[in-house]
Amino acid sequence: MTTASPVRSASLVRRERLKAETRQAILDAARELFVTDGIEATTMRAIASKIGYTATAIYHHFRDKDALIEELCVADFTALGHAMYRIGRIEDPVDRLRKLGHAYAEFAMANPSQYRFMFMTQQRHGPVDSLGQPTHTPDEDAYEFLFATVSEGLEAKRFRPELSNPHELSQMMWAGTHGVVSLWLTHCDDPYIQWHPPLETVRSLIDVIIRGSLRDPTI
Amino acid sequence: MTTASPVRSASLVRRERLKAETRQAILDAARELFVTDGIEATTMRAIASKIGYTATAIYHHFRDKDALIEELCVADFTALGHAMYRIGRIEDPVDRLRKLGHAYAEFAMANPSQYRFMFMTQQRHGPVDSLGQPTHTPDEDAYEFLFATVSEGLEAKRFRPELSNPHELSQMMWAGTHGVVSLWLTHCDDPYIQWHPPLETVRSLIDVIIRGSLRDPTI
DNA sequence: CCGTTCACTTGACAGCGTTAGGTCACCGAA
DNA sequence: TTCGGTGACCTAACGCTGTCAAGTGAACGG
Repeated sequence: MTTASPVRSASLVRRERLKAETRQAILDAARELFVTDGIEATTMRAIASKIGYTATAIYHHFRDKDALIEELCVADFTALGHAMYRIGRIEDPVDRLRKLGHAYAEFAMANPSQYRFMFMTQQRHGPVDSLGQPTHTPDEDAYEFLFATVSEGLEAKRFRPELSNPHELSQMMWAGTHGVVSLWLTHCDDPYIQWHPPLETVRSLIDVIIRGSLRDPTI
Repeated sequence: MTTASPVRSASLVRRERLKAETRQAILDAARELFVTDGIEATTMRAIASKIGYTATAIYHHFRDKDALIEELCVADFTALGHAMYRIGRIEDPVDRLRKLGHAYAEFAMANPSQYRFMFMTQQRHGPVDSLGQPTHTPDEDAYEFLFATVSEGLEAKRFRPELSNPHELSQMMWAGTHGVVSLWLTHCDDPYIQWHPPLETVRSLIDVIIRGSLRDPTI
């Protein structure tokens, strides 16, 4: 058993830096291929060869393909969280709700491939922290954000009395926005349907949902 | 070149019947496995062995796995179409719209696996008819149904003046319902979120959307 | 009775994610 | 300077997938 040296030698630091660089190169290559070809169609061999490695090399940096995907997702969840956070400043909870929806939809349209994986595919193994404990993840933070805003509106008695359940109301808001973008993302190539621009539809739908939920819909 | 006999012999008829039975057995086995294990996780070998055949036998009845899936989907689209048709009787277009949403959501919750494939995954090759022509399919019929009902409401000036685009309005309605069920179908196992019963959420959301869209929301 | 048809099987292929074991450059210490 | 150890990476392979080419054998019509 070797004793861990408190001062890490310069060469060891360099080695770690190199390893981190390779790891990042894998992430970059994977992200690019996921976006262009889709996650399912992207193979470990393709990711590796894109940066001059063999597929097996990836397994020195990530447990498996899912872990690689998840790492990219966590980064995107964080980005979504930041977008939400920027909105947190708006005073009026109903106004904030509206902007929350717009930001969410814009994020989805700007990162379609990641959005697909984050919200349109089942998470096989719930995210866990370093100890293997199921943990509150950034995506829950985004939901928590929505939930808090809805609750604030409820406390201020802004919504109709029959809409008293904050979870139901949150899920209605989420579903509306998610419905528009997810429907468009999966069916935008269908020739049968004449698609209205999704971001416009989201705006209209959010306005309609809010108007239909408010106790005093004077807008 | 053999001339097609106008009268088909009894034995030939029997042969065709047997082939049709095998074909149906494949469809039944596939449907059951798709529902229990999911479409991706179901292998051709598993489907075949369930009915005592080899995987390659399936290829005498279906071009490939996608064709097999699509056949099942067409049946479900037809079922959805029938559910929609039953509603076509309701006089008031707004009331019909509401019931349309309920029926759609109930269909999704009753056939989650099929719903996933029909509306939550990209159709690689648009459906074609027997001549290989891209064709109006039952799913478009369902959308057409929604679109017609929305248009009827528009003509009767039931909706707010700024909501004048029938496609946008249709897609808002569809998105709301789809959003609730698809979100639930992909995330119902997530421990983070306290789910409100989806069919209840759909009812509330449809009420809210309709109220928020109507010119005269006296309900 | 004999040739044809055809539903089905055998055996294989390429490609997938993943693993066991080997190689070899680099490191710290003797 | 040499030596043992570490670890990043590779080679070869496994079992799995969807799919295909070729073969088998029962049932058929003439």
